[in-house]
Amino acid sequence: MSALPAKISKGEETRALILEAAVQRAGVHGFDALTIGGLAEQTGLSKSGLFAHFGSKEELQIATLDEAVRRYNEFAFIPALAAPRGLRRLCMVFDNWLQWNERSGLKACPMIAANTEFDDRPGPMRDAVVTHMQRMHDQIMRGVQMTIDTGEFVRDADPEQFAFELFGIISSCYRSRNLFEDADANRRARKAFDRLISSNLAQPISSLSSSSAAIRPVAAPPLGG
Amino acid sequence: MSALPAKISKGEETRALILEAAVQRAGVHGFDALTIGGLAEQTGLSKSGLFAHFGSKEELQIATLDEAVRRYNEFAFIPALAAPRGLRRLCMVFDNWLQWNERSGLKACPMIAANTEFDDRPGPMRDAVVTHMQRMHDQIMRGVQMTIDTGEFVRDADPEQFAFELFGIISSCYRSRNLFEDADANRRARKAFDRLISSNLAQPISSLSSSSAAIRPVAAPPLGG
DNA sequence: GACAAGCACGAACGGTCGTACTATTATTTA
DNA sequence: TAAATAATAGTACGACCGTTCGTGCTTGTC
Repeated sequence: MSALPAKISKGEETRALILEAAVQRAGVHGFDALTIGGLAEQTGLSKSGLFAHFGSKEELQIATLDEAVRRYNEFAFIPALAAPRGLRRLCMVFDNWLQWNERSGLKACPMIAANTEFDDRPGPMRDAVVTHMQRMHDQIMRGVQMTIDTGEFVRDADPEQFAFELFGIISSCYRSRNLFEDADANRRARKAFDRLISSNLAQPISSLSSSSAAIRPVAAPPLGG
Repeated sequence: MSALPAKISKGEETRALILEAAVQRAGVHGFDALTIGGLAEQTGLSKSGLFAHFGSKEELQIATLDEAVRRYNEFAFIPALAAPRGLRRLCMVFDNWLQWNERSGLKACPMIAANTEFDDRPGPMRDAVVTHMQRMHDQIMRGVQMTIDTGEFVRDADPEQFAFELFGIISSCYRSRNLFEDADANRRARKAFDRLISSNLAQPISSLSSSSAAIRPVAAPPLGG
């Protein structure tokens, strides 16, 4: 935090404060709920003061999405790079992803929320969503390809199909948690993920078969507990 | 159409006309985009004239959701009841569901759109969404249970887990189609569904194994072509 | 101590939203 | 066909939206 010399100006500081509130709000109520007035009230700023930081509502939305993606990468993706390429890393990304929202107090993954909100509204915001989602999609596909290369997955495993199904699992997890208020949502998501993994394994390793709990904790980050 | 004596009053007629436009609009732009003014312009009515049919925006939204569900049942669920209980019927519901939106010109399943829109906004609309989604969830679960009873699925198949994953597949299908503009979305969804089916089969029937194309057309309705 | 720059504020604008009232027309009923 | 009723239009409202503008405050520099 204070390690760096105070290069951050007052403006950047409040901008970060605004984005903190914005990510929170977007994660819970969607990007349309990012009203200037509402956000101003939440942060204690005036409407015009807050507005000046972005210049338009659209810029605010895009900045918020960028920030959410940055946090996803920081919390879920980058830490997984510590795990060895292949199955371990793949599992770790999934786990971190699932836990990311819980820890950050978000009710839903902002990217996925933005996804359904803007999939049919042409404009800069939609473009940003597509770009980010595409990048995440590619990250997953590359992870699958690595797992094929390590020999853990069968050679004809389909990375795109894998990503397709993985995103579905995440979506369903949020639905169960937020709509059905199912406390077991994460467990179900893991079960589905394990099935997805298993069906692509080169050899049915008994040690991790149905529940990959056997390998996942190994790669999991120290979470204090 | 005109088979029944003209019991439908003028009011019910225009109400149906409004709901036709509303379902369309909600399917494409979401339920928040169901503005009174916009819908009035689209239908050629005045704001107040349209408004009088529902009494509040919330009532309009709920009526639109109800109508969408009615259509889903009419097009996807009820026709599948013609198929014999078990695997055939399960596959047919899935297929009809996938095709429903394409044919009706909807970009997305209104129920699933409503789902992400209202999962964190308490109120009558959220309650309606939960009720409908729960019912759909139960329908799927019952279908799975029947498939267990016929002996086609293994005895310890998990209906709730099945429904969980099925909804994920549908979600991912819409995402691929609308956000990534992937023409292969339906094919990927089918592939995922086949994998879901296969992993629950009591015996790995070779005749339908990887692609259930072998059995699905049998149960499919005559679609003209 | 004067000055410039960056930052936040309050007031106000035009626009759209949902909604409430009243009037007018169209439809059904007797 | 006349009366009764339902359906639609018209108008106006208060609230909130994103946005603009002019102004003051704070901060660092010469």
